[in-house]
Amino acid sequence: MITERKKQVLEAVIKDYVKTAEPVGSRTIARHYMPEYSSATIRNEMSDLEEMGYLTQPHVSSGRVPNVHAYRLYVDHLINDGLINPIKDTGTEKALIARLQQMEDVVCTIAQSLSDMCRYTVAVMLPRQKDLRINSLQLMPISSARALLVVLTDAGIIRDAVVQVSSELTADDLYSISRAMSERFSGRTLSEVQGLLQGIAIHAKLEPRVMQGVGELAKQMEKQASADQLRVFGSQNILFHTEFSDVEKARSFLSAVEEKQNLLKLMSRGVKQGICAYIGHENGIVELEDCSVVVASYEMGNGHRGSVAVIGPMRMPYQELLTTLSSTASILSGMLKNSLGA
Amino acid sequence: MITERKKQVLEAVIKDYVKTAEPVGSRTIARHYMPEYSSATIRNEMSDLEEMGYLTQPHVSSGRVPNVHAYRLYVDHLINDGLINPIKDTGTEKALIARLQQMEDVVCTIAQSLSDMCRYTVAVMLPRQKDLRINSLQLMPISSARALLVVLTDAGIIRDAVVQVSSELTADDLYSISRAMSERFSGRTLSEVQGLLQGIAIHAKLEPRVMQGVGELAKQMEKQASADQLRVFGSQNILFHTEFSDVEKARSFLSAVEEKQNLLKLMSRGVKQGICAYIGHENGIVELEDCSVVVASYEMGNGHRGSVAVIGPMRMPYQELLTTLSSTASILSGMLKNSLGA
DNA sequence: GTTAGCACTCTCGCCTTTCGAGTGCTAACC
DNA sequence: GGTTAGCACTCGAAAGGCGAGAGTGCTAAC
Repeated sequence: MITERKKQVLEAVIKDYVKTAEPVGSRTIARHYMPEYSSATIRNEMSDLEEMGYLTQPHVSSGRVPNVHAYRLYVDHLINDGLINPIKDTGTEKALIARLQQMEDVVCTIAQSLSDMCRYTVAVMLPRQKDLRINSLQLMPISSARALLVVLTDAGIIRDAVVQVSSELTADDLYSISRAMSERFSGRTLSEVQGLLQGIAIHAKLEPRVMQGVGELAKQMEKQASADQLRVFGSQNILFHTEFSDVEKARSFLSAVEEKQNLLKLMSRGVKQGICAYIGHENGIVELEDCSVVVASYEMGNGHRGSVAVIGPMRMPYQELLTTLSSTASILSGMLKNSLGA
Repeated sequence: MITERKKQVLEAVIKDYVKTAEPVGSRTIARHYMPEYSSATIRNEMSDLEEMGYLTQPHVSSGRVPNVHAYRLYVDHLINDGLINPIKDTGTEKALIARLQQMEDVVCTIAQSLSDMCRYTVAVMLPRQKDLRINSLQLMPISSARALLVVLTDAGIIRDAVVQVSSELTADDLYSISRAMSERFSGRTLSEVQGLLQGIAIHAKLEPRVMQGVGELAKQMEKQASADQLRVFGSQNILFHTEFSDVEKARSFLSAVEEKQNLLKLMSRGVKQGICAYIGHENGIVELEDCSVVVASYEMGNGHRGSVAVIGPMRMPYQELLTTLSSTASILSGMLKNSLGA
């Protein structure tokens, strides 16, 4: 069994190691964290903790370093014992909202400032695009034979693409086509569009090339659904942390983060829970086996969900991080609910 | 005076140093580049070149390393003596054009692939937004009291923003407002919009809040003009080069590149010439004094110009780089002229 | 003008030594 | 029985010493 005092020692080791990135000795703990005991006592406890698999010694006569299991225990303790109290929104919302009107802008801006703030890499997953419902469509003329097709979806996401149209169509024609299409597609999800197009073919009055354009855009959006769904910010921040002072490691981290598929998979898993942490190899990404990923999910007004993740070395200040991240997620949810959508 | 043979030696030193990143000795030159002479001869030449300020010795008994002046001479020689022949467009254009319809997409995609290809950091400067001319405007309803304002400019750049509108306006109202506005603003530059809005105030029939929205958007675009005008790709590539194996240096590079103002200034200077190189301290950015920036300019159909830059250590293969970059710029110009704008 | 030869310099890698932080163990203490 | 002081021991990091090798400058000969 792990006694209360062992837990204290373990927590002290974690805190000190997070701060210094150096193996922690028994004397340091006794002096700075638990002056009521002598170093010898701590030494015995640490020896036990090592045997129990929570601490490791880089070499026989050095201090100890916390383990995946140690972090796991610590983080579980933080999450389960209610030690994470998201700070109430402090009014940042109002300052930002004036200038950010599209959902992606909001999310990306928040992510960027989060990464600046905590000096880690931040990834955000946007809601899955093919589940989005179309609100309306509009065509606007660009040149004689081309038009811009703008699709407005419920989650406040706007997408556009240039489509070829017959050169005989006037702006007014395009407008009435837009109205007709809006009516027909409104409320449908993007994945339904393809099917609808088939059924619609008979209504050939609706410019076929435009139809094709809509189909293209829908396809493209679906395709993007995986690629574009993840945005990464502050990946350079990794260079601030000593575990990456070897350029080779930094490079491997960066390439792992750039290859978004893996991260995406991980973050989709986390989207249902409120907040969770994948420590070390738990994240399942080989290149990131020495890193941790902390994921929190946010919600938009109409049931769509996304998630925000902080990625950094295993040695992270989990307490602050969990607090900050869960605050961020709840602020984000708030902003998206209030300002966009229905 | 610098003799022809001295130039040959200098060029050999540069080429070898670019390849190996190690100081180059006289024997290497004699063996690999100029077997018609002995190492002693080369030694004498190198000694002269050092005295003339083209080479430096890291320490007394090591090979020599080329200087800012050496690179300068070399690059001038490449540029002036017509050694840069942009490769004719090889058909990449067609493959890309189908999927890239907006000017920014085109430029950014090219920049990204350029940075992947040459493993350096690439920056692109987009045309100055406030000089862009408005082509047309369109409002589309989002919710009861909000509309999306889309502005189409000549250079194929599309911008949008959400604006507040009176809740009484129907979609048809918005459409006719759009037409009226398009008529009025078409052909004007963004910086003229502010002034026009004043004069227009009397025509109060045009929803005042929309007008305000237009003004806001114009303002915002001007504001973005500097921030958003520069895009950076592949900044992580810097980690591939030995001169940045010290993390501290890599970090300083990355922060210098992220702070876009300086780069923007530098690239604006280069926009008038076809292609030019700023070697070492010539680029005027303190953090990049050990780096070179090679800038080429591209052109869009209607007189707007932007530029592309490759940023890397001073030790770069200038010949290939200049060729690649100038090809890229000309391909880019071609694509933009053919596919967009007038 | 070019080259061969030689003495000289300086870095780099390798080894050894020293220093110190930290441990484990034992014996004494409360 | 838990806690503590003391001591011998281990091992890595930093410092110093040494030899090898690459490269130079200079001189004298071709």
